[in-house]
Amino acid sequence: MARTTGSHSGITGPKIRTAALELFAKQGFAAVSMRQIASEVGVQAGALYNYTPDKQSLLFDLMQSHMTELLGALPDEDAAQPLEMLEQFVRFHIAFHHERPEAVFIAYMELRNLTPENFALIEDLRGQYENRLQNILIAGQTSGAWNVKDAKIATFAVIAMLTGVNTWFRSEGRLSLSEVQDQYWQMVRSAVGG
Amino acid sequence: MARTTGSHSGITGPKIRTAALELFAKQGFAAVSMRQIASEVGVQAGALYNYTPDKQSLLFDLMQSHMTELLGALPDEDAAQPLEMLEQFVRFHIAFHHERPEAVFIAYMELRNLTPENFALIEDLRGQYENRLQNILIAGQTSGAWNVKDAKIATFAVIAMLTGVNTWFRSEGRLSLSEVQDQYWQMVRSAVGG
DNA sequence: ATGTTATATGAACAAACGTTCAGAACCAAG
DNA sequence: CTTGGTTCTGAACGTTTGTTCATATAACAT
Repeated sequence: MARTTGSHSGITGPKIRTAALELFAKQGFAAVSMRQIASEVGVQAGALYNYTPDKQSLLFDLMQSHMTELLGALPDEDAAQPLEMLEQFVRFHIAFHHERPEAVFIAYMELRNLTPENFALIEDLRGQYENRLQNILIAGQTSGAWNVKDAKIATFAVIAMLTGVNTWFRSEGRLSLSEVQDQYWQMVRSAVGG
Repeated sequence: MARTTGSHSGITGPKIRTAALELFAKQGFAAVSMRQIASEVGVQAGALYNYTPDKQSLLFDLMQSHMTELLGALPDEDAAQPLEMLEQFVRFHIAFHHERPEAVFIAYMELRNLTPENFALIEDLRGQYENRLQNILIAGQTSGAWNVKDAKIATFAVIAMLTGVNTWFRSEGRLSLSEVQDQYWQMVRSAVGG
């Protein structure tokens, strides 16, 4: 049943974010209209503007939330030996990204639809995340746990490799998530020469 | 000087493809208008329809050309030992993708803007490319040149890792292309246990 | 019950969209 | 100089876009 005019709800805000997340991921930011999002929520387009100042902010909020959650969920940095920290990072990255395919997709694909200011903010958050891995790689290099020529390159290589899991892995497939984690961990470990 | 009405040219077609490639890569297919492409070429929007039946075909043609060139440029399969073939693939992938950043970007990001039929065609070409790497990995596994648990996973991992180079590498930076190729080859070789 | 506040509608806006087409402008061939 | 075939312009089409706003409704506090 369509929502009647004037009804309170308190759940419209989250519903808008969910609908926007799914639609942006499936069709792309530019290809999704405000009316499409509204229709998914069961509301008229004008009502969206009680929750977001404009379409751009809706995109930015989704991306910022994702990056903030990602950084917040990251395991503690100096809890263990480099090799354990690297393994932790690999398993965490795969699992966390697997749980939110839409947000991950948007965070990678819709950067060009952000205003320059918003783009800079998101890029900063992404840089913080990459730095966490880079610091681990440097720590292991210093301690002799492994041997990488260039920590910066290794960081990019590992993150690209891990994020790629989302393009093919489905939990209904022939492999379980932990099998995938095992194999990627083995490849990463070998790649850094550990 | 703006092109005057009625002038022949024979170069408008290629110019349209170039303009579309650059604009699609920079702003995304859905965010680029036919008028924008036309203006880049120096022509009115209607003139584009002498060269493409519609916007969708323009995108598809660009993607198909890219994938076909990619497959055509791939080094011969059974020319050498597995280890040499793998190294050849790694260096080729990095170099080829580095030369066409826009086409690569579009081929990865605009799949969802293809019609189902066009999507299937492009996915088939991509599958052929991935198979070439997978066959190499299987060959090396069989010959004992290296040791990978799952050739399919390793294929995805290697391609994701290599394609990631395009997101950060710039030839004006501190590293040369061949240094990057060297380091990625070392990581790939280690990752497969070779 | 009454008044206030939050939340929705639904119509409206100008601008931009992809695409079509009649006619103008130009080139090459005879 | 004429004819025929391309290539382009410029206007038009029906739709859709993001966003605004007066108005209506429902819930909550008193």
